[in-house]
Amino acid sequence: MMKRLSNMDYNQKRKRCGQYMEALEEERRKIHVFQRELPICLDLVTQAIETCKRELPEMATDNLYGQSECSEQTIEERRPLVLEQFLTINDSSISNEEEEDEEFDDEHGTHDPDYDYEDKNMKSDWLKSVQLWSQPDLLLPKEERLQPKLIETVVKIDESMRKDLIVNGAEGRKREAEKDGGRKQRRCWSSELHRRFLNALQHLGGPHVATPKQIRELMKVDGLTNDEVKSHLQKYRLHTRRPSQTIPNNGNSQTQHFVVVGGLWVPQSDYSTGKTTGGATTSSTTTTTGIYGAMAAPPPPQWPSHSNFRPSIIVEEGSESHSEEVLVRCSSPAMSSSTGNHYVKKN
DNA sequence: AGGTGAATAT
DNA sequence: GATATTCACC
Repeated sequence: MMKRLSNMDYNQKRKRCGQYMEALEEERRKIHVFQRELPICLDLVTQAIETCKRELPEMATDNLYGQSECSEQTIEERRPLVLEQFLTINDSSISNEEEEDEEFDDEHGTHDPDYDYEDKNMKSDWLKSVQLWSQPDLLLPKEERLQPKLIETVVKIDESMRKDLIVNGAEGRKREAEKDGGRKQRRCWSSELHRRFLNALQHLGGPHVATPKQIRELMKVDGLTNDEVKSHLQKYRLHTRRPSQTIPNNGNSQTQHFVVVGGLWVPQSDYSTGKTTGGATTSSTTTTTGIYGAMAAPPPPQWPSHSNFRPSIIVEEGSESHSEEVLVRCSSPAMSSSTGNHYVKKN
């Protein structure tokens, strides 16, 4: 009897540990994205996982007497130790990234572990540039990410990242502005920034329903102002609606069935290419898009080459429409009205 | 707060 | 010269 009990107990513990490990690995996947910036962090989590794995089997013998313990402690101790450090530095951009990515990833629903992993891996691309908007002269030598091995280095990075954030963040801009005679310095919409913008747009139901404020909040970019978002949105809308019927529309001039994805125009190929398996997961976000769902404008023939608005904004090649996989939201004549080629001067 | 046109920087 | 971004106003 007792044996049975302890067995169950053990099994439970084991199970728990297993779950914990899963969580850890999940964590690792997330962090993997930051492998450049947080090499040590990644390393430590990895170590923790390994330790855990190592100890898990041992438990079989240990546990009978020692009970619990498992490697939880080990890990618990480690993680905070490491993560906390990073958490503090990630005050704005990084931590937000994670949050956001989580959110969005969840929505994609398609959870092919492998794909997921790769996807995240790709993201490390943009992460190479922690600064969301580039200010070349102020960029710090990011070259100090040569796989440091001592905690000291972590601190070093910590500092440089801080600077980065400050410099690129609101403060930096402010200073710049003053120096510049008052006029704000142009915000450079890096592809990453724009990606966030698009993501926010998706979540809000498209460029015509999303408001600058909402977008800004969703983007969670520190230092970004409503005005900036507003103007970007405006530009986006303008580009987006180009009625230049250069639409590969299969001659369905009457029933303009645009492929409107989350209010974002997306090449048919993209949306039909499936992989959107769980694509229709955007569910919740559907907000009231119903009516406006179709508002998304006709496909922008092509964004100016040097603009973020190119349909190919996605720097991460191969990731396909990774930021665009969304629900296909109908299409209807409604758009013609909301998309009116030219707004009539109201006044 | 959002939309728009003018002004201005790149 | 064209465009993107910011400003100023409704």
